[in-house]
Amino acid sequence: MSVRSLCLAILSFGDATGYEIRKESTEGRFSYFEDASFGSIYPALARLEAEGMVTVREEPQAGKPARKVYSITEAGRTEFINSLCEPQAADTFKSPFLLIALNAAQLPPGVIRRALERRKAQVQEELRLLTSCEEGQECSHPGSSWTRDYGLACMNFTLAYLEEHGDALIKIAEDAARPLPAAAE
Amino acid sequence: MSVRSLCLAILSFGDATGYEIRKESTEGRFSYFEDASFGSIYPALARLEAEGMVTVREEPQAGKPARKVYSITEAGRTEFINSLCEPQAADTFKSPFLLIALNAAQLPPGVIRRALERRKAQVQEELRLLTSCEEGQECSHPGSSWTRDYGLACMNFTLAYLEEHGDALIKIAEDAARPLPAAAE
DNA sequence: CGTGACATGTAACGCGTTACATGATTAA
DNA sequence: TTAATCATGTAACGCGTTACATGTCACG
Repeated sequence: MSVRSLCLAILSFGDATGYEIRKESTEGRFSYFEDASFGSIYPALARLEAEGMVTVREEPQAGKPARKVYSITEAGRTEFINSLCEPQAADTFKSPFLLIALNAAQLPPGVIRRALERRKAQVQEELRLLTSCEEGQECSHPGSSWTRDYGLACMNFTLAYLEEHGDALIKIAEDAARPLPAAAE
Repeated sequence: MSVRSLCLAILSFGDATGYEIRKESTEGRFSYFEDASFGSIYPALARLEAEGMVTVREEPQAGKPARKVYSITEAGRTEFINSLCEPQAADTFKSPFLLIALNAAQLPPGVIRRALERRKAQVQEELRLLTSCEEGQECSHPGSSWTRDYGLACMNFTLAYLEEHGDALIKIAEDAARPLPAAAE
């Protein structure tokens, strides 16, 4: 999915500025789909406006540059919905953590421990994010709840698995670190 | 993770040709880390050779171009292990499927059904891949088993969740498709 | 007889990231 | 006072993809 579609997706849930879109795409609910940086969002927004997919309204602020609040138009909404109807790319999961796990026997136990802790912290953070959006805002939206529950279930499962089987992974590294266990008479 | 590291990672598990590396990175065990195409793999391999991280041995074949089998060197192995020791990027999950789920109420039920079936098929395929590697080859490697079991557990959970809650998602789309249910007296 | 797997490689192109440019306000 | 948050935007650069170029063999 391109940054263009990401902008349309986020704006279909409500008006936003470029700055806010970036936040949602890196930290918020939309981090599941794509994370984009300013350098791609601002040009994409400008292009979408030129094409009539969004409109802008400028809100001047003292000191800061004016907030440019974007709204999706009917044309934009139509394009977005249509794009969802045609076949999507497959889901992907990229895990530097699993690469470390795969090579556990070749790595110092400390590295494994840190990687495990880091991964757990990441999952907990995502969990926190998911539950925090439960209370606030416009989360009464039906698709939102389903998606949130799905994410919650997967994250909880992952966390439990890591908690239960993490030690086994550390043990792999520890066993390999002592290269001559048979020599221990 | 760059294509460079991917090549090193795969070669650290055994010799391979560029063609095989590409297969492993798109279909095989290493699809968790990065998927690369020929256009990036061949140049990366050439560079790695120039830097002494890998060596090549050419195996001429009748008709086909000679297989160029790459082996990792000590220097390459060291670089790879060192790269794993320093902080890695966070794991990412990108899901076009969840974007469809999020917008279930705005989409035709048929689209939701297809997306669900597609996602389930994908998970089943990954499951099949994971179990097939269980039997064959050099999977007695300890990190491999842990990683495989982790993948298996997550995929099984995901599949079960989709099977159990998929209907609820379809219902969201169906309910929204009939826009005036209150009018049904 | 055509499609797909095997097998390597280059060149053009696109997309997105990083770094830069600017600047006020607020919390530690 | 120093870092972080808010706020927009551009330009250079890197990395990877897509398409091209070439050719054999096996299977249906």
